Amino acid sequence: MLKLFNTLTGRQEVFEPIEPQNVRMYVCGVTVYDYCHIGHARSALVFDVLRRYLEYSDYAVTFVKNFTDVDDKIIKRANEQGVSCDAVTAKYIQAYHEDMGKLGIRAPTEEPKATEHIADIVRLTERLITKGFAYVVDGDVYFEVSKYPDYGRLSKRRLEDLQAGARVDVDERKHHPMDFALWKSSKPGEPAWESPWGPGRPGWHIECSAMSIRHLGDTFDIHGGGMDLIFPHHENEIAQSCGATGKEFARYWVHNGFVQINKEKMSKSLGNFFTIREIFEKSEWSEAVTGEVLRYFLLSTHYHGPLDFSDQALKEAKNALNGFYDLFARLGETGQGSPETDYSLQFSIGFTQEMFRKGMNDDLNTSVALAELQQLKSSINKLLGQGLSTEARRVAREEFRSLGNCLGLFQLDRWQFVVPVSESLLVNIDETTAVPSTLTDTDIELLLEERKKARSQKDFQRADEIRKSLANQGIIIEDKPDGTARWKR
RNA sequence: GGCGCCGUACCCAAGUGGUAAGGGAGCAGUCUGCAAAACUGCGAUGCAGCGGUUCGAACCCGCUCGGCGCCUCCA
Repeated sequence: MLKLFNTLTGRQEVFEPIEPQNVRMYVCGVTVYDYCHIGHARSALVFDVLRRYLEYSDYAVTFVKNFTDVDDKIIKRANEQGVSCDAVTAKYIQAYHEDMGKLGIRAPTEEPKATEHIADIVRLTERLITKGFAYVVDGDVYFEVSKYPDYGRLSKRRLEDLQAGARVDVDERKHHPMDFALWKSSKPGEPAWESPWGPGRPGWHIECSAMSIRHLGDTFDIHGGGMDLIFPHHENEIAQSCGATGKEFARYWVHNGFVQINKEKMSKSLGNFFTIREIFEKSEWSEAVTGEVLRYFLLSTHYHGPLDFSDQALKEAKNALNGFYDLFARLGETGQGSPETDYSLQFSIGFTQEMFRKGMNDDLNTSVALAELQQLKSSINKLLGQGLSTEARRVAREEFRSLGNCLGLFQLDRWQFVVPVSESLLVNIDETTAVPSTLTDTDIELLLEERKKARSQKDFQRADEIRKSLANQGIIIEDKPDGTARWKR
């Protein structure tokens, strides 16, 4: 039974979807005016894992993640670059898809855009005016927070407390300083749509209400996003949606913690952020490996807490992953087993499945889930020492694929961590890092054949020469007891 | 001023009342022509500090110290 920490109630709760077999989930995506940083990656990954785990637990999942493609920052960026807003959003939506693809984040069921839901937004705004939750001033429409008694329920704030700390200039036309825009009249040159209140564009929060209701219905199961969205974004979404429909909105509110640099929040204003593509470009590892390392790193901590990003942390994740893929290489080889080891393997797998689920069920505790997979790795390494049949090895590898799939890990056929030559031509590699190998797999096999001969003739000098020259190109040889060798880049 | 989070070994990190998971790094050993991998062993008598509750506390309560977040666009 999955338990999730619900921001709305401040407690862990047993997750029960409205429809027994189908989960409806909405996650706030990004405003597309710039490249995504690791903080965005974490958020996307957390909900990707939640979705994967729900599917592993036999639910069908309808997963909606939006793009905010109309916003002040987009307009500003378009003006700076002297291009249209559409050009800006198209560019960064494509970049988003590329980045998420490299991270192995699966595409949502739907990826609605705000600009494609203007009619829904206008209708929703009209409903709020009709119901007395909103008022019109000079072509702008504002939501009146004092008309919504539960305002502050999600973020655990009272209106009075909010006022005390308000750091924004108060717009005199608003009835209350915390009232927020549903519809903004447009200035010349800004994107605009016709509306009953004149040409304008949606406010900051209404789009998510409109899109989630459109794609998931008035009431749905899970609404997610980063911690910083709790207030005001999600608070306002609740006010708008519940105000308009009179029904419950999302039932479980899930928020992920921040990625930090030296214990400080990663953010644009502090200038201490790393974009996802920057990490891939600077990485000395292949793209697939870098993606998986990033995933492993981001999942090493529980999603709710802060997570400090550093080079060292990435290396530790990489080293931890090496152990798994070294094991997988051995599991790919043939071997002899026994009824005893087969039984032990089955037992270990069963135990791991149970503990893995227990960890994941506990508010998606990926640290525990990873620890259980480490234990299984260790058990299987021991069994390998005693002998495991080819079939047992296949079963073991499949289990890692299956459990790993919940986390998006362990799906690679080969752990090729040195950048192969074809990729290195496209990537700007730091001169000081390992020289990429120009050898093809066949070249390597031939050299290994020669080395095998040399070894059998006790020509260890020649054997070591070959090992050394391969090592210089980032290729590591591991001798097996039968005289053959396995290798990895 | 209001709301909230965090402080566990060299590093990362679980554990929220029953006597400290896991990983990385390190050291020692087994195996090996060498190497790598793997395996074995070592590693916090203690969980920021001080008090309190309890048969029993890293976990509950209080205070103190230190770090951070939100209240403004932000994953």
